[in-house]
Amino acid sequence: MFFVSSIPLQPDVPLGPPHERSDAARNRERLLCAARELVDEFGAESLTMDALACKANVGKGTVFRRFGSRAGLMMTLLSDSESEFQRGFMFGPPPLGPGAPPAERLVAFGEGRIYFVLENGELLKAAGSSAHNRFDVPATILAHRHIELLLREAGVGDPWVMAMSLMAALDPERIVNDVRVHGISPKRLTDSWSELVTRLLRAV
Amino acid sequence: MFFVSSIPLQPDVPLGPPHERSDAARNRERLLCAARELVDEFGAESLTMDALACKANVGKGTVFRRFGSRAGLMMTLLSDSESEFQRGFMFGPPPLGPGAPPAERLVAFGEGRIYFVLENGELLKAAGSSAHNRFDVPATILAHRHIELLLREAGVGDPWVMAMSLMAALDPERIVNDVRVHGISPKRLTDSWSELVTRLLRAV
DNA sequence: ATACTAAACGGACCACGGTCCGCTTTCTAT
DNA sequence: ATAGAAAGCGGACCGTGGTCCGTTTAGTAT
Repeated sequence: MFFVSSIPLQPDVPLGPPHERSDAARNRERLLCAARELVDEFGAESLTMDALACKANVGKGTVFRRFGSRAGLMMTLLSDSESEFQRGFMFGPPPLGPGAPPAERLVAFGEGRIYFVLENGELLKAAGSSAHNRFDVPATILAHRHIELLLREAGVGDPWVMAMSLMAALDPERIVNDVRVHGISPKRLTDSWSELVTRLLRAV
Repeated sequence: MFFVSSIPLQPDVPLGPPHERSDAARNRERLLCAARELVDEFGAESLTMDALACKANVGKGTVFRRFGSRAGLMMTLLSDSESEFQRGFMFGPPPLGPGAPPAERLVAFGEGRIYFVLENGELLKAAGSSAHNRFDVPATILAHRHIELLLREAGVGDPWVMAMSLMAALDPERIVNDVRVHGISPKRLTDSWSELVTRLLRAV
């Protein structure tokens, strides 16, 4: 369903499956282009698949053939910035990347994630509201695994479940809701995350 | 939108607004009855508003007039057990109710909530997936305030935001997903919650 | 009883995500 | 160049949540 690997190996232009037909490539390009325009102009929330198909001069079926679902489209739209963020915490410099102690890396991860969400909130929300399962999605799984690893390194019992709990605190919908509806400042969010993680991991 | 107060003052039967017309009352009864049957038989997920209207011999408009939305209907269906749970943590015996130290109350709250979610998962999920904002809903707000209070009592900085983070860890969709998709046992969930809260609140 | 009013009703209607399937286009093998 | 196969295409179609508005009905005032 997702033709673009989460972490592109080399290419600067997203590639489809090997030997993608030329018309398919052309249409994907048109669709992505139209989608970006629509998102820029009206926001991700109000993008409808019909409108997109229409704007791209393409049949509706084609849109779904390309992206599988509205959520899939949004993920594709996100994949560039998401990959960048992923590179940051996997290969980048400490404290976000490897080299710092787990607690510091976790704090940095949360802060990075919160700002990432605040920048891409609409897309993330739209990407996470499909018929099903905003959880079992490549980017989310990767982030979860990252946190799980750090927690294990820090000696937390049941890192898998704990990672889920921490991920929940970074849920895009929640963060956006806190900021937009309740007027919570980003700083309060990152500070609170920092306190949470620090208290959770501090030695007895 | 929600005619049934979260914590009924006296009546054993849900009441509408004062001076509700008799036909309205009759229809609500019919609808609730039909809804419970449909949920029992086919599960909350597959309940459609058309089917409900049809089964209750009522126009579709009436369903929406009564409950506002599908989510509203689900909340009404939940309100009894939800009220019971609420009474538990507000007025019940410790450690869930008042009288125990905050950390213990929080642990108890989470455990209670997790089991509550596991019993009413489908309804809760359905209640939380509306057009908007599964957050700003009476029951959720109340739970948040409860956690916030306990956190403040325990001396946590920014209890409001921290309460949000902890609430997130108890999100029905996430819990149900962990259990149903990943086969996590309830015990692992409650243990992890307990560890989270204990570590978070333990003295330095 | 009658007339009046506001609430409630019902179902046609809409928007949107998603599916289906007969037709068209591209690629490949010859 | 040509033919056959497979991938792609498009838009009619469907299910579902939610809205609208002309009609009906319960309560009330006389």
